[in-house]
Amino acid sequence: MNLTTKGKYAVTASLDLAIHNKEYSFVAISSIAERQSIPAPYLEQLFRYLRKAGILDSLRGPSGGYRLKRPSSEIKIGEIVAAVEKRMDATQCGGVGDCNGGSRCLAHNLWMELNSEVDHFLMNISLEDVINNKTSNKNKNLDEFLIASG
Amino acid sequence: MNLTTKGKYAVTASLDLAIHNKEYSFVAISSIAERQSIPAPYLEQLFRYLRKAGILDSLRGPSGGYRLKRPSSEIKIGEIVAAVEKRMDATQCGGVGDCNGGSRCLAHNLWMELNSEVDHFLMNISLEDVINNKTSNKNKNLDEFLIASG
DNA sequence: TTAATCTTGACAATTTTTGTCGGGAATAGT
DNA sequence: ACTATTCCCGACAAAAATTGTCAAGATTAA
Repeated sequence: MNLTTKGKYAVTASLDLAIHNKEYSFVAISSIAERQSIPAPYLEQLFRYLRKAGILDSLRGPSGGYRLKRPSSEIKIGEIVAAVEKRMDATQCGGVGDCNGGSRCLAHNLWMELNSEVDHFLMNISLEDVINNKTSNKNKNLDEFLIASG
Repeated sequence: MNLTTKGKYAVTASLDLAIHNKEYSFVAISSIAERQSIPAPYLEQLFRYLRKAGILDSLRGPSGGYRLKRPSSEIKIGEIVAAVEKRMDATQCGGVGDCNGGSRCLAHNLWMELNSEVDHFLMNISLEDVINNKTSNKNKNLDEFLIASG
């Protein structure tokens, strides 16, 4: 499992776009990079992935830039991370189950469950949620449940 | 956040030890390495960390080897991972909050929550649980809760 | 005494991450 | 049409982390 600055930069920059999304205008990479302390050429590279993944829209030329392709409530953090990180998968085998000489390693099910936990977390929270500082529904439910059950 | 083969090897090898723990005897690295398809000298290196962390016991000489220092029910997966991985922390700033030029980046709270999710998962499941293919209580409760609530 | 095994520190190969750079293509404004 | 701005693309490079390997030493059981 991997969550590097790549994924974090991508999410932070997307949040920046979400904040400036009300006017529905394009925002230049250079201004995002400056606000969020991200190396501009690197961010440029990351935005390519996000565009290919259907998360961002772009326009070239003066007053061009990037913007979200969908409402910020409909873009999940998990999409963004998946678009730039090679594998958030915790298993060695990619879930196939050949992690120990053709068969499953002793920890196979454990990592599959961890995958599931992280996936649910990231796929149930949108850019809008993060901006409004809301946890995902799943996690809110869990918190309430844990409180209720002592 | 990082979960590499280092952590996975450490957990798998510990599970192997847990399985052979009934006799409470020492198990040689070479036999663990062979069974679990782990390079022996590398595993040796990882076991140093686990010994320093108070998770394993060792004995040199013939019929020597390693064994768990505590019952497998009292060793959490999270301990093992923490002993060998540099940072399972998802934040850039180590939780301090200086991730964007002295103040918090837009995603700071998000990564703090993800940390919390993963930590809870890994610290609520023991070697014994994994061997018995049991999810942690927290997750079992969550599953039941989600099923009950539709 | 001997063979087995851990112990330690250093080193090396590989892979991944984190960028950088130069030139090209499109676009808006003039 | 010209120009400045900005995205677009591919390749390259530096740095860091991961994944090992090795040799020499210390301890222990038989």
